[in-house]
Amino acid sequence: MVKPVTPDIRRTLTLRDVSEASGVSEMTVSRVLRNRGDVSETTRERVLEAARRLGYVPNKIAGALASQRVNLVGVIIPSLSNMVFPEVMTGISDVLEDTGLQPVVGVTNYLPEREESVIYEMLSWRPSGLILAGLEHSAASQAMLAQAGVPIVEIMDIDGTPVDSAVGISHRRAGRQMAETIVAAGYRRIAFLGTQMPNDHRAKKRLAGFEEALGREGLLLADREFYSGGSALLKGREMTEAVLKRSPDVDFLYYSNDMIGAGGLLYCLDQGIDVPGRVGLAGFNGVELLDGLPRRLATMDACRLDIGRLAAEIIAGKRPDGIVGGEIIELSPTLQPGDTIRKV
Amino acid sequence: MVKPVTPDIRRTLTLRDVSEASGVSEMTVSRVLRNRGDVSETTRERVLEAARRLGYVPNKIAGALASQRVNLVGVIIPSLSNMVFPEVMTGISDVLEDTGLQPVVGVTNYLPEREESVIYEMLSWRPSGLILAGLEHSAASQAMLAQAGVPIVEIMDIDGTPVDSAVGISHRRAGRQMAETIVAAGYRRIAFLGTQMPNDHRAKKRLAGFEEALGREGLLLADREFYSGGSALLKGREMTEAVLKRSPDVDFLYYSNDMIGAGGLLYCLDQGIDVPGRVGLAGFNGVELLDGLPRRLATMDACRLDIGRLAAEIIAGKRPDGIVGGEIIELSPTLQPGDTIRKV
DNA sequence: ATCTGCTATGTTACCGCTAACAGCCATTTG
DNA sequence: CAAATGGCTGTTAGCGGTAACATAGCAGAT
Repeated sequence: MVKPVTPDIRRTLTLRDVSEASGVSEMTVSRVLRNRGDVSETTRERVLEAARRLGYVPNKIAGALASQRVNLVGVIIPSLSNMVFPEVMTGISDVLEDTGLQPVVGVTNYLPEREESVIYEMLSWRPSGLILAGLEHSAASQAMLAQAGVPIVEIMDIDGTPVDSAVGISHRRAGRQMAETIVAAGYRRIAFLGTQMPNDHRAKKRLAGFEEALGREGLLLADREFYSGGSALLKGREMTEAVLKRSPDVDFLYYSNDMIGAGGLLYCLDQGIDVPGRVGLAGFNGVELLDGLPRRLATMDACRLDIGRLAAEIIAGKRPDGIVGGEIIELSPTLQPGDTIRKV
Repeated sequence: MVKPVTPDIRRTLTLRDVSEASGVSEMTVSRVLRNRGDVSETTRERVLEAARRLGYVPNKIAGALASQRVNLVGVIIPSLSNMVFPEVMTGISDVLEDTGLQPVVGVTNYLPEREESVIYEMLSWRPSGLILAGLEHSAASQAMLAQAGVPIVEIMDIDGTPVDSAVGISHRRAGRQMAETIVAAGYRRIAFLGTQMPNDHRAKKRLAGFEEALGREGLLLADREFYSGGSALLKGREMTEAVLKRSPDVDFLYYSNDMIGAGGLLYCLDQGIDVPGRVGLAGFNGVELLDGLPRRLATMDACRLDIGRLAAEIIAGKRPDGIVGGEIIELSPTLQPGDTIRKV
């Protein structure tokens, strides 16, 4: 009862083709291909054989419309070239892998209006959930998220009010903690070097926390320098040179990320500057790159893998004890002192 | 004629809701929201106002099924943490941005069976096109791609036979060219350091081309070292140390990528080894990171941005003069000699 | 022999939207 | 003034699947 394949006229195949080729109803084919419901072993094999032979690929568009179920999870991040988001993605993929859910990535380039349109686009595919970086969104974005009717997880940051769930660290606290460590190590003339990104709220919060903790010790930032665009490593060098020339008495450089910190470290070593004696250095993120540097930059791990994992677990409904939504998970970043802060 | 909104019972909204709220047919609403067909200015505004007020987000699943058009382009790459693919993505996004097409990323981790399932998954969403890295795929993957009935662009590599179109460089030739340059500069005891990845076909082709060109000069690789996993920068250091200890007479180190090359460079500088006098170094890719290093590593730009751009143009039907498919575009990587090869 | 309960398969009615076409009205045209 | 035109809006029939229910066998219980 096996109809011959006619490979000449190339319409795209449907369930009906497989159904005719295998001599059972479309419904039965559908059941076989989804492993759902009882199908006898013989028909199952006949159907699978026919599907394979024809090269049938199910149409998820139609399936999703009919079943009102979409196995996609939207992931909205500011940038891919950041080193930090690929690792978050890894955590997400790890967890989703065995749930049948699939991540779909959208990139905003730190632009709120881009974010808005990416959210709109994503929601128009009716995904099973949305993971997005940050707690700061435009009013329109907030409204869409609140209306979406699917789990929303805001990641990276927890200093604020999430729409639904949140997983991240307190960047404010991270900044404070770093400041306390630096001051405890005896540094007093401290400069900040960071990105000139009006929409990098997390870097801003770290700086705010940092200055707050300095303030408690009666200190002010001795200098500050911002950059935008270009190679982070190179910019780190340039900014470091600029700051050290402008403020020769500075004894600590706090960088908003590890890449520019690494550039600063390389610059100091090149110049024969005593690190951490003459100046101390610290970055943020705990990127793998640092392992290969001549000296280990002090940094703070942002728990990126765990953030990804936990966010995915929330979407996948894998959180323990039937926690449903509106969960806020604060992770504790660990400070890695490395070799660029004086030992007390 | 504006019906009141009932925000209490949260069904997900459909065209019908907007239609009722604005007093026109669903079809007219659809036309307004897609900017298609003639609609009077007054109804257009009334509809838009209602849609905004309700917070309506169209259901693309239904739209795609009805119109048989999907504005998604699948992009399948081996890894996100590679530095190289984010840049390809940037090129793709740049071009797709103003075409209404949207990239959807899938990651294979260099596993053919993962690739197979990602291709299947992607095709089941009936995208407008597929961009995927490399020319080597399983038989099943090849079959699916050939059947897909949409433009397929294989990127990065052109040493082989594409299913449809291809955009990339010849890695074999890139390897040859680097070997010729190195030999011309007077180096004779040359070692290769690379990743232990059975499925990184492009690195393999570079090495093959490299050895071929060495062979023509009557040379053989003096040593070789492979690694897998871990921080590439750190591994670069370790491998370099291992090779230089094992084969002290080696005078050139060719790395399969810039990250391990950068690690090697840092190691040599640490050890006070004369670069490029005592040993020369070269990597591959032209990553931005190198700009910040104390010395510029010799490398070869892989044209990643252009590859992304051209691939997207093929999918978007933007290629000049009505070229339709089956196009093979070979780009020429430029050799950047940097400061780690002796000047002749 | 009839009834029950199960397994394996088929039938029907959508899912939410859009292509294609049909209709209506106000203008313009011959 | 009837017919043609063109701008705007509505109606109908799917797109390719799946949920829910219906049905056909068939074994074992009564």
